[in-house]
Amino acid sequence: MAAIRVALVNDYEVVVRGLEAMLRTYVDRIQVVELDASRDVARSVDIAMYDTFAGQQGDREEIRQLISNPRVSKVVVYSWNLQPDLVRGALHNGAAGYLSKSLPAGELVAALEAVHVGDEQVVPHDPHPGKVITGDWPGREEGLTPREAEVLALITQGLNNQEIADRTRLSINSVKTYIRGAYRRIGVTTRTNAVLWGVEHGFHPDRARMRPRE
Amino acid sequence: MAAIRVALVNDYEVVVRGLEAMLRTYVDRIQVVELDASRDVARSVDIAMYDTFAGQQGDREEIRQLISNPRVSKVVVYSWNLQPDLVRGALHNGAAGYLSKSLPAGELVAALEAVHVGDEQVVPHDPHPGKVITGDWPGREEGLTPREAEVLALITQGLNNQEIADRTRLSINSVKTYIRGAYRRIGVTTRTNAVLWGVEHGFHPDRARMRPRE
DNA sequence: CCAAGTCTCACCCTTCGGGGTGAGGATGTG
DNA sequence: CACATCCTCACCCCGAAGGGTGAGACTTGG
Repeated sequence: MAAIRVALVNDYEVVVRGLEAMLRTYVDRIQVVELDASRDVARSVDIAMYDTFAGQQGDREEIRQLISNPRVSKVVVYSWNLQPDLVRGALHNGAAGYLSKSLPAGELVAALEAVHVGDEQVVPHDPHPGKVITGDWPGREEGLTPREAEVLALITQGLNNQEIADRTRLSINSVKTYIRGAYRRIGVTTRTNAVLWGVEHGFHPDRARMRPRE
Repeated sequence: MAAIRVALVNDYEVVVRGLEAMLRTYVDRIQVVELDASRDVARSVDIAMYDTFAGQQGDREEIRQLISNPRVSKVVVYSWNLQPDLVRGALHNGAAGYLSKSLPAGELVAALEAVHVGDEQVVPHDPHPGKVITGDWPGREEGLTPREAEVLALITQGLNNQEIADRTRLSINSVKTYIRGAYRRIGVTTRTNAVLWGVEHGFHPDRARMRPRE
């Protein structure tokens, strides 16, 4: 059987590197062909792994968009956050599975294969139940609210305020409000320094991405 | 003999990591007590290693300032660029030595010790003569001029235009001119994306710096 | 010598970012 | 319930960033 082609959408360097390392020994079964945080999936893939950012509302819409993408066969959510209502919501919106980031490599590969061949929705049980609820998203320790962390992450990806507003479906005024709050908490006053803070705290997506092998 | 205390001033992550690794096996003879790109030397050191940025004019002044710093006993230049006039200029301005970045660890340590104990100016011969002239500074391949690369590096360190002007002793208008040029060449239109470009191309100094051991 | 490129600076203009304030609604905790 | 904390948005203001143009001085290579 040919290897399953997987894209990782919307994630941070920490995760990207981890996934890359985890799947390196399974290249014959899984190929991560695209890693990109800022753009859509460009080449056709069997499964798109979507990283929901701290379970924001905007995710629902993004998941739907991914599913309607003709280049994507199936979409799974790949997240730390396993709260039941989030899982239900994602599956209800058409996700083919909901995979925990705490899954070891073997189980992750198995789950992806199950998603690929089967019609059932795949939700492996959490190997560390109740363990990863805290430390949910980068910046939690600094007291960033989920929204603040989200806009910070988007800033670290190089978006301007209007683009952030579009992406999050917020008004630009709200975006500014969150940015102000985030700056106060992380102790910066300029966007430049916010970006640097983000880079140093794992918000930086892998832009120098893996070159896909055809 | 107590270990020589060394500070590395004004350098990029690539170099910082390299130096750290190189000197790790010589901790009993050399201690790198401070690594910082943006600030002055804070604690007293025996030798400050100064990285001249592509041999800019501003360097002369900065070297003089370092030498006049009461917390710094001696200053050496640590650079890829070994052009004779630059070496002469640095030594003339009071540098106690001019060390090539292509020096292997052993010779580097020896050179630093020679600087520390002796009165002579130490200029080890280049182990790779004529080899490292190109690839001089990050961004050379992209066609950035030295000045453009310099302001980009300062942007990547979080400075605003006025601070860059102060640091480089340029007018703020010139700074803006170089920034425009740099943006054009690297293909960005915002400071945020310039910072991200810089981070991905080795301009990012080690801000999470080594904690000095007393 | 001329052309190209760089370095330096000034002036103008527009947009964007950053900060302050106020305010309503939702949610959750003592 | 009262209080705190978010989330959301609007309005105003100012300074910084970004972009265009022009121009003189200097260096270097053909």
